Amino acid sequence: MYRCLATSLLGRGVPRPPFIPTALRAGSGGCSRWEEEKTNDGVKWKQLEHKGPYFVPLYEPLPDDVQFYYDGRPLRSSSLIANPSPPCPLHHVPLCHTQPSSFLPQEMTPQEQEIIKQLDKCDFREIHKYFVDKNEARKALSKEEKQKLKEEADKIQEEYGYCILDGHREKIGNFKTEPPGLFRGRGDHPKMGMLKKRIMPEDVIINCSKDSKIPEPPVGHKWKEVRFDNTVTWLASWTENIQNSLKYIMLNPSSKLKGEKDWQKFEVARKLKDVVHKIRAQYQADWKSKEMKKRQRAVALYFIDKLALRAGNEKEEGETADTVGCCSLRVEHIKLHSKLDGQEHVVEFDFLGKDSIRYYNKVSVEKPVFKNLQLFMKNKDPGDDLFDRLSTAVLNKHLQKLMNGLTAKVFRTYNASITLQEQLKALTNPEDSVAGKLLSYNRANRAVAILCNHQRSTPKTFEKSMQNLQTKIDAKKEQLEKAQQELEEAEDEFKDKKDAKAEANVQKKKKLLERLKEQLAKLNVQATDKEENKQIALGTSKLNYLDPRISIAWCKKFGVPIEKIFNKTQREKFAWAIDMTDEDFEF
DNA sequence: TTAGGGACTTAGGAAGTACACC
DNA sequence: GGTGTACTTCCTAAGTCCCTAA
Repeated sequence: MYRCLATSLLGRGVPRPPFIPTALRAGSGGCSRWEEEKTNDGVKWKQLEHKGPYFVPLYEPLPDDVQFYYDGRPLRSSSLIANPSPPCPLHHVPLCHTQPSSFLPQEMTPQEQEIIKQLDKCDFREIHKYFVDKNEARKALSKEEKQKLKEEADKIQEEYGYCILDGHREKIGNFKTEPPGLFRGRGDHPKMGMLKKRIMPEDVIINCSKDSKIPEPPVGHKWKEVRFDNTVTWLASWTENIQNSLKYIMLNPSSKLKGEKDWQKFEVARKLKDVVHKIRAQYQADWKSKEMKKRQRAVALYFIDKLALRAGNEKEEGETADTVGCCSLRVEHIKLHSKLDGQEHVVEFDFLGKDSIRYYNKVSVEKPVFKNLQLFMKNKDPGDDLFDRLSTAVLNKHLQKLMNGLTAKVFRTYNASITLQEQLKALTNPEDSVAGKLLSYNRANRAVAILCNHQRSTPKTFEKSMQNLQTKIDAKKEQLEKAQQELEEAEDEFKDKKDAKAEANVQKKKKLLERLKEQLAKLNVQATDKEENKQIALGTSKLNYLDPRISIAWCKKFGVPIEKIFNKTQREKFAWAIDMTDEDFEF
């Protein structure tokens, strides 16, 4: 039996993407047809071959004169020095497949645990200095030495960084195992400082094709398991010891497999465009439902839609930092103001979201939403769940009924992309220079980043570089004034002499003045862009939420080179969109 | 219905590199 | 060529969401 895979994925009438791997195609002509693959998401592959993960070296012997002190006394602790004695002879050979178990970091012995009890009595300064110096020495290497290191890294990339998937050579995203070290985590993480252990071949599961060359484990070691599962996309996996969760080696975003999934994601979001008005009408009606559960669902969905909040799954307490999303909001995370700053029914949000990034926002909401929130908060403690009758599973089950493939996450993708499209329409002036158009693009991008709360810390050098830019602007203004004066003088001279030489001089001065004006405008644009962008990260939305076809169509329509908005990596990731998009594309 | 596991996407910071300017 | 800055890549944590079993 044959069928069109893309059609089955997205329903009838949806165009097939241009990047379905040719190996999946069977038959010829017309709508490509290929053998039926029983899979939920269409990612089943036929042949997968790779080299296995590259094991990352990190621990190394410290010189004997680098000392650790406890309570003021030198202590040669094997665990803290992490130094197998005598120094591991294999330190200087490539470690990809040669790591001996003696290279494992040692942990404190029971005797050491008896001595070392308080962190504030530990003095790591010598060890710290040793690594700082080493880092400096690495930076100070000659050009040739650096080139040699790069060549070595390229060689490893070439050997381990690719796999063969369905006959295509594809780049792997993360082909290295994660090195051991101290776990930091983000925000106030309860597991901060725990030892993240070295990954050994015995921890690693290899996934490849039965008939492919199975990767060789390092000498003297064996893999935990070799399996042949063609319904998943990972090439290798292991379980990490901090959260006891799985880690994967997967393909690079430029691969066909990831590109196809990306395309599917945006097609689902585009489908939402057709039904979103209906969904909004329904959740507005549900604000007045007799069932508390429905009301909570309707208000939560309103927040997800209007404010682009994340779904907010439940998390295991004590395992991760205390962060929340929409469904896991607690009473303490919102304040209600009947009136605030001239607005009615204002909800003040203040909570830590993903990566412990603060979400702070004051939003005027519809009266029924406000009343419902009052109701949900009644007789509850600050630490109680705001939506106590709701979970992400309940919400997503409901959304699935409204539209096939719809989940809370889709609203973020949809609202981000539609915002970009609308903002580009509103802000772009066809008469602008490319620099001016790019400012409009960045502003549209910024509107999305603000909506999605994509923040970054202000760059350390921000104030200084802003000052430098201002100095440049001032200098340019001075030049401009001078040029203006010179032009006036040239014009006076021309009035007197009326000769060709004087006329040519006027033209020359005019040109100079124009050029300086342009340069000043460019600098001003740069300064505005910089200031507005200080604490906002544009990359995340560009990479994950904005349908690249919107940006590509905009570039084509307004004559802006695609390279100005997508760098090389982004162009590789969005190759599928660059191929298929013309200037008329509408999200 | 819920908990836990599994597979995948999304996220910001650090490190590395390129480039402009002097 | 040196230096400061911006851009790019790497890294891996932290989410989402689906599935299965009890």
